[in-house]
Amino acid sequence: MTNYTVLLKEYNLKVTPQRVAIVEELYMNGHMNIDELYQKLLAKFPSISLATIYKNVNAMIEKVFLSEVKLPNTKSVFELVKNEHAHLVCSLCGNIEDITLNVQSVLDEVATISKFEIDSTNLVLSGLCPNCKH
Amino acid sequence: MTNYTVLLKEYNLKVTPQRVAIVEELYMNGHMNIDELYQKLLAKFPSISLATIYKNVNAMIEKVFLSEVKLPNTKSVFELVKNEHAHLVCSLCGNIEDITLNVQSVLDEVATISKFEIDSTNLVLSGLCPNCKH
DNA sequence: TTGTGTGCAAATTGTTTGCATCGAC
DNA sequence: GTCGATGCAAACAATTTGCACACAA
Repeated sequence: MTNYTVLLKEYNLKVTPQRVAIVEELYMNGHMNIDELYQKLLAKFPSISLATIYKNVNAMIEKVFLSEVKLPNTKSVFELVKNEHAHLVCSLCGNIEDITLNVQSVLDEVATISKFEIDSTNLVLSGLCPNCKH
Repeated sequence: MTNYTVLLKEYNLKVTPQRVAIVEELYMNGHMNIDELYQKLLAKFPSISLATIYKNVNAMIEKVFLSEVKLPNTKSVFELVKNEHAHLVCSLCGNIEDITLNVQSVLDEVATISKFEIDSTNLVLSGLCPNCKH
């Protein structure tokens, strides 16, 4: 039984080859949009349907196993849920990197200025990645 | 000549009543999604087309006069471009508040950990607004 | 007068749904 | 054997385009 199989079971999702492949791809690539996922899975399952991708992605989001990352100027990507982190996006090549940041000072600042009770932080930083700086 | 007219001219956008109304609505309401804008403009221009809303919003984004704010779990909203700020979103009532935060410490942290050169920050904080806390 | 904006309809793109069949458990 | 997943086609939703006419400059 592979790791991916175990993961799916833990989240109460039935284990199908298509689902295993989705998890595998996301695990390998970190972030993928719907089309990228579809293209990758097509290679393994020539008759897979886009609808299957959508249904599974939505099911996994429902179980809080995947999350959607909405990015400026481009399509959303999906990733396996892990500890909270920010995203660095290269505005040139589109490369996305996860980064764990301490945002406590910012949250403290919010608390002093506003009466909102924050429970989730969504931070996307755009710029140039090391490669594209040149 | 109204303020909105001057604003449009400054951004090299021809002044039409529809455009003035879009700017006026966004100025009044702060953030609106496409449907809200459409509904509001329909009241003033009974034969306005959704296509006109889209074309104008896109033209204004092109001129960096409007910006799109992508939110978790809901449709994007649009706002007039102003100084950089974060968004507080109430996950219950959907209310959106602008807040100017000092994120320099976070950017410094990024600089020490990563080689990305950040030029734009996109921060959406979700939680309960003062009203919905009760 | 010239060129751009508007409104309509159609086209395109993105996502969801219904249903018969298949496969996980 | 049962129930949920898959794949297909159709439906639905969101956005864009083409074009004739109207209007801003």
